[in-house]
Amino acid sequence: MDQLTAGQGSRVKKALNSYNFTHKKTQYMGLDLKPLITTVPIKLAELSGKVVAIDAFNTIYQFLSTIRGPTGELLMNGRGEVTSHLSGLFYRNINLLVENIKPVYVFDGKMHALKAQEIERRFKLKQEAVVQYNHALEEGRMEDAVKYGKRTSVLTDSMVEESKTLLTALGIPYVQAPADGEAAAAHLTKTGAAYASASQDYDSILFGAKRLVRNLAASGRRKVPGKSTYIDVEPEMVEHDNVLKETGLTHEQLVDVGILIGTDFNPSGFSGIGPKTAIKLIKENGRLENVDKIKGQLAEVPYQEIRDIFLKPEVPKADGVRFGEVNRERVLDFLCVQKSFSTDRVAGTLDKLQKAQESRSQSLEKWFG
DNA sequence: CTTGACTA
DNA sequence: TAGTCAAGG
Repeated sequence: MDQLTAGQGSRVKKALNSYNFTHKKTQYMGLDLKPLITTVPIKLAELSGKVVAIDAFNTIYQFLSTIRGPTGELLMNGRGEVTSHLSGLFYRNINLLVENIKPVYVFDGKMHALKAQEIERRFKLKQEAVVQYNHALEEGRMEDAVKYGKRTSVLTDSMVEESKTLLTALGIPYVQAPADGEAAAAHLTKTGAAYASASQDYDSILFGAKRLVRNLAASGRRKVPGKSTYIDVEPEMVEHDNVLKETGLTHEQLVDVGILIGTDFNPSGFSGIGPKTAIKLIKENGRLENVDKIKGQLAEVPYQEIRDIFLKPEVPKADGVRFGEVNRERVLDFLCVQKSFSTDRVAGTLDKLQKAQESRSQSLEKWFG
């Protein structure tokens, strides 16, 4: 698994090549478009000057599951307040700003009723993980503790508020989505307010995002937990136009393919149908209603409603986003005074950004000054 | 995840 | 300079 990352070989890769060896449809793990689409590795620098709409929940959740101590516990200050999300957001955003990338965070709004089942499933998985985590801790199996700890992450309201506070202090705008955050992020790319949407999930593509950036981060190599091997995890881009071109599908058909594979709104998908069969069936039959072999199952799925979720999503009304300056005092007060971050580290990191921004404005003055 | 100190 | 690894809070 995961040998399909770039670093050696061709710049453009087809995940499809390694699909047969790596992929099994065991349980729902998010919309699985990966085997059907081409991703292009990109450098962070290629996004310089661009606005990127970032799925906030997706990103914060990622931080909560990866930024942990040696026994799998979250990072916390002396008062027991979780700081993993703030650490991740702070350093990640500084790196983006150093690259002159303009992040806009998009926060999820109200959840669609059809998603409740999937959320419930994830909640149960977390409860199981908590049990396994405690078990592993008691028995001193630290590698297991770390593994299960990652799966216990819960994003709380206060984490959301704190994240917004930090973003504001950094001069980074955020958008409150009326419904699905992915839908709102996709919308921003359609209106031109954003160049791309950034998320680990492929949903943005079904929501019609022009571009999806995955693995939006600075680091290149990442250690495989437990083993002494490394994999390349570099940012990669999926272009909506390319997806349609290469699959030969319309956007509406792509949504149908997604529904066959399984989305958050029908997580079990259709039995016996994986990405490859799904695309074949839609190409041959045009649309869900015409696929004879799924007639029975289709009657049980609110497919028209799911289509509408993707094709006619509820999106934010005003899509103007305003970028601000870094408010050094506020960042230092919030992170260091309130959350007990090291003042030296935070100040040093802010200095690094300031240097980068100053040198950029100086190089501009050479041309225009 | 990201940094920063340390080693080869 | 690149690679490794512990620590961050």
